[in-house]
Amino acid sequence: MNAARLAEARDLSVKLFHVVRRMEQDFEAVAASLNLTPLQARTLLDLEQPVPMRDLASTMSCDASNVTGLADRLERLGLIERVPGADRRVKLLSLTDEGMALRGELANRVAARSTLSARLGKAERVQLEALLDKLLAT
Amino acid sequence: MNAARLAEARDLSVKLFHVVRRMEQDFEAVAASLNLTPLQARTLLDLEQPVPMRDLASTMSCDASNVTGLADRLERLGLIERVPGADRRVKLLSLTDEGMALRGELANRVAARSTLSARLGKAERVQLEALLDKLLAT
DNA sequence: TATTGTTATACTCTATAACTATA
DNA sequence: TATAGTTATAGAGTATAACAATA
Repeated sequence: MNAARLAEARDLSVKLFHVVRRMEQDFEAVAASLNLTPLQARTLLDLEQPVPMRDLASTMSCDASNVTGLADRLERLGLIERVPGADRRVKLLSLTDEGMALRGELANRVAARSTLSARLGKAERVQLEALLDKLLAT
Repeated sequence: MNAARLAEARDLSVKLFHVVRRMEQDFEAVAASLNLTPLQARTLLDLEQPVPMRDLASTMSCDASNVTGLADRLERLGLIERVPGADRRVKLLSLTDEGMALRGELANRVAARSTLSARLGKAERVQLEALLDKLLAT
């Protein structure tokens, strides 16, 4: 019976979307507590080392044109700098000292509020990761 | 060690977001194959029975003002009708025959392409649901 | 007074295309 | 010629506020 299969698949999908939605809201709240938008916060976490703007666009799966404005705002906040790369077309985004300090605080708050580690034990997280890997296998 | 905890939580979060992103893309592709936007497709699936516009906004967690335009487009496509409710302030969105047929086809294609049921066996889906329930518990 | 649906409007996120400077 | 970053712009999706009809 096809309707039943759909209903079951939908049920599971809806729950999955809810979980992700909740995680996004948690992350948003943590970011806001440091006066950052979610996108800015995500960028700080991605900048453990200096990264070419193009690469950042690709790890965030967005168009390169979006990175310009994002970098502008973070630069204006004094959190990052554009530093020239070996190839002079390339600019690397690099955390300032202030940016690094903020990144550390952000990481602490994210870890402290993580729904995943708060609600699931180690064994369950391993189980979840196995399922996700299976879903992501090409 | 805090950095390690963060790294692990982030790793799992990133995978979870990737899975959801892939599911969204799959759904988007199915919707597009029937000339629907993802939002329109989702609405059709939500309209198994006639639903007040206000209720639809709440199940889609969006503002009520957005439902007007959504309903306009689906009505122009001949897929739904606005029917008056007992309370004459209320309008119910109700599938037309054409809308019902399209909803059926949509459901088939969603079920056929579901990453969740294609890649996970019954036991694994049960396992996943248990984990999601735990993450969603209030 | 409060609520439903509507309208006008604005803000965010994202993508496309044309431009510049390098390669 | 191809690529990195920039700029201008346009399209979704979503939210707020004011309004008419109804409760």
